[in-house]
Amino acid sequence: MVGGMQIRTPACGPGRPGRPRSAAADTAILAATREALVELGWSKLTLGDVATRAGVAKTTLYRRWAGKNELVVDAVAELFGELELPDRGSLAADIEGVVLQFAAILARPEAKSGLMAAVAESTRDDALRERIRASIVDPQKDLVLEGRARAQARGELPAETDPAEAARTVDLIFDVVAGAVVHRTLVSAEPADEEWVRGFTRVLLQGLSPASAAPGPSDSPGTSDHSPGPSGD
Amino acid sequence: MVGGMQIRTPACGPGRPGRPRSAAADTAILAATREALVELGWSKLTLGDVATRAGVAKTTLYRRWAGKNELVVDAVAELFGELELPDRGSLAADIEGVVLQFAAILARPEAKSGLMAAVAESTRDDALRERIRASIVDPQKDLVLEGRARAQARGELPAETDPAEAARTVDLIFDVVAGAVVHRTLVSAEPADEEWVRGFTRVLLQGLSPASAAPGPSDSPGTSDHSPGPSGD
Amino acid sequence: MVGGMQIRTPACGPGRPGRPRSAAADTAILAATREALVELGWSKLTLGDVATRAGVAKTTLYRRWAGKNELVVDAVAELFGELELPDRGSLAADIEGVVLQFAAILARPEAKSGLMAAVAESTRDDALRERIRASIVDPQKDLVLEGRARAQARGELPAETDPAEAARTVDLIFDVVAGAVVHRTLVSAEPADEEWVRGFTRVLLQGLSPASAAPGPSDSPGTSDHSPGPSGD
Amino acid sequence: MVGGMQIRTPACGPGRPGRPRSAAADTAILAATREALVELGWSKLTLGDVATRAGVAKTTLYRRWAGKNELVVDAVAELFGELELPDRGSLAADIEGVVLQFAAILARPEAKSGLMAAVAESTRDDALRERIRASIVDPQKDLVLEGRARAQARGELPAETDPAEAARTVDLIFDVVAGAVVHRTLVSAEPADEEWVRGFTRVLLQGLSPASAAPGPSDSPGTSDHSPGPSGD
DNA sequence: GCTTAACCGAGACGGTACGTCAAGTCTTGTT
DNA sequence: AACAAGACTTGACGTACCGTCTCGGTTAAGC
Repeated sequence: MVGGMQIRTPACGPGRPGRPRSAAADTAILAATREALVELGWSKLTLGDVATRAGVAKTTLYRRWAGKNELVVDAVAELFGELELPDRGSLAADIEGVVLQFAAILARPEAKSGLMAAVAESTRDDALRERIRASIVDPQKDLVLEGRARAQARGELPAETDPAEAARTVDLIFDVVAGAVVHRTLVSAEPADEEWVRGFTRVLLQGLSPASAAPGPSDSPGTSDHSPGPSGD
Repeated sequence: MVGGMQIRTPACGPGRPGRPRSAAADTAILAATREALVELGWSKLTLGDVATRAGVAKTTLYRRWAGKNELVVDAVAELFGELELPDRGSLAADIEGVVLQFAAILARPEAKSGLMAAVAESTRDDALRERIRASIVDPQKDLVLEGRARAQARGELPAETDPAEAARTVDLIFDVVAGAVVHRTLVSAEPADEEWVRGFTRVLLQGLSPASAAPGPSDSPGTSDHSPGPSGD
Repeated sequence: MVGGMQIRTPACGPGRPGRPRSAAADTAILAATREALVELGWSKLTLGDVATRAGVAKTTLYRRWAGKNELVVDAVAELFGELELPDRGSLAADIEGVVLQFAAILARPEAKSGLMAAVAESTRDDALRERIRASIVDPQKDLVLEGRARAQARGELPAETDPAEAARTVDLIFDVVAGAVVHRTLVSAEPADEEWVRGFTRVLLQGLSPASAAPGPSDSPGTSDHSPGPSGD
Repeated sequence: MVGGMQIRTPACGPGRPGRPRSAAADTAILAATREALVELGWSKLTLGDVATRAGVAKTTLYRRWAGKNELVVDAVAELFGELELPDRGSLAADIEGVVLQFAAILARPEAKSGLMAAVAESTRDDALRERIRASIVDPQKDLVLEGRARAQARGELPAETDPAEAARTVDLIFDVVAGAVVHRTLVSAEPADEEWVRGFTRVLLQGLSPASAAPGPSDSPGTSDHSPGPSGD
């Protein structure tokens, strides 16, 4: 599922003595966590309540997760596991597609409440940040890598020459894409809908400068002369 | 200072009878809040501890703020009040300057811990989101507006024709800039230093597409949509 | 009330700042403790339940008592505070009277459950033993002293000459009297009723040996140390 | 050993199917129980800890005893099994001897902690009281009976005429003796040493009244005229 | 200079959730 | 069938903070 979920993997081998852990409990607990996130939000979510919802004892919960943070990260990570990168034929379309998927997940209240709170906590908890990275961030970054490879195969992007520079750029792209969607959704509290995603993709690919104002995908090509372009600051 | 800070302005007129509130208390409380944020982080910050640090009774604190969320927002808002937009001569330089300032503030632990947690809470509290917007977000957005006006005066950007479209674009830019810095700082947990800011500004102004890969923002490419260029991921 | 009840007497002076403790809470808590002892016994008594019964928060309870042991000792001590030593005209009658009172208190289930458990705990807790001594044992021992003084005034007992020896004897008497009643009530689980108390008093005053088997305590035997008599087992 | 120890005797016949119970386990468990009583006392003794000390699974423990109470009673009963009544030549000497033995056992921490707690629990648990009676109390009472028979054979005590009255007297003696030692040891927390036992035996045999003030075993006989005797209340 | 109303500190109050622990049961695989 | 191991449910533990309240004692402004 997520990996590294257990507070400490107790020698998970099958020949281990004693009663094995209930596999159904994990599923029920994570589902209950998401349900509680929707109803109560992060700050009012309590582990006792999650345990009750999951039909599980509180101790079972503490046996498997170190605390609220770790539990919520795992619960939210399952949401982001749904992200895919279907081939839509062009870099712009691929970006729009995956950004819309990301935005759709982030629009769900359990993701909103849980993810940002976990990130906030991770500023003071290196292990938590690593957990978030491993179970949520890195899989997303893999999509960026896949999209770049696809665009390079299509000839839309050049093959990178300097691997270190390439890695830096991927990180940059990822921060811009994910950050913009998150900020739009959480801080501005406006939907990252198709129209916004089109505008965002245009800026991402072509930038703000009028010099680079090629017609966006929603414009009718050839009329770019009198379209003002993505003006801004 | 921040505005709307008090939980309910108790008929703030100067001729009001009774002992006036201690102005020093506000200052001490907000400073103590930031101090506690640095030492403890959001989740372990308690109002009782803040009151003790500020040399103030807990009731004094509750008399002025509705709760932890509101208090922290006000404490963090003072940090962002330092943001300015000095004229550095070009749009790119202005952007780099303000983004670096923003990144410097966000690098401080009290901002990291406090801001994201407050944003997470605001997903379930409209009043809190409005407070964040009024005291933190809108002043920042004003900087974007100011920068755009300055760039238009310099001729770097065209004057907008459609005010609604212009507003949408400002919002988009703001989400991209703020979101990228926040994501870089908090999620990727890497410093948004000068090198990163340069790369980010280039992407923001010119985009990823090789089409826009001209060396300067005033350059007029358009020669080839598919010729490989230096930028891109 | 009992003395030393509070976990730490918080400078009980009247001019002390802050909200004063509710005096009614103490009364309600101790009554609730006895009620719970009757219904549940020591081992199933929980502080949370006592708090609920008393209409008081659990924290209020912990603020005033260090734990279950101390609380129960104070609750039981109030029962033994009822003991008196009315003058019934003779040493034997005085003894019978006070022993019957003691037995009546010890017959109550809250005393049975609570006292012995507290004593058992006190074998590993010096502070608890001291508390028991101060609030339960010493007041009872004072009755023994008073009874002896009264008997000496009546001429039934000679005035003591060696104070140390006198103190040892008082301790011995007390252990015999209290121990016998406790053992009868708790271990043998038989009522210490009037008949038993008469028999016990006779043994206490005259002993088992036939030599002392004269009808009244003022009788002067001494004829033979070893001649068999009517009493004895 | 103790009798009725098993929670349910599982058809103890030798031809019984399945793996037989480990005989060593019982010994190890009871010894571990006493060890834990010494180290932790009753209230902090846990069955899991006992199982660990005994090198036995918790389930093995529950298979044989119903709970903590029963286990501790059996563990303590083994201590009191050591009691004997050697013939010391006189009733007084016999009493002193057995009381000293009893006091020595009761001075051991595992007896102190365990016995009184079990007695306290037995006030609300008839089966437990019966178990205590059968395995601890009745064997002790048998010693009283034996001592009386011996004293009667010596002529120190008359033969009883009314069997019911005789039984009542034995019970009384037993409550007085055991109760006094227990109270001395646990409540007064003073050692029931030889000196105390001499004083106690004198009171038991001769009573408090000066009329019956024969010289005690530690007194020099013949000087009883000016010795005040066992004064007290 | 005397009210008077609102402030302030201290701290007890009824609650809620925490994270831990023990009791006692159940499920494995092994002896 | 008893055993060791250990996961399970249940529920109490004692702690920490919550947000409210009740005190006694300060300040100022305004009469």
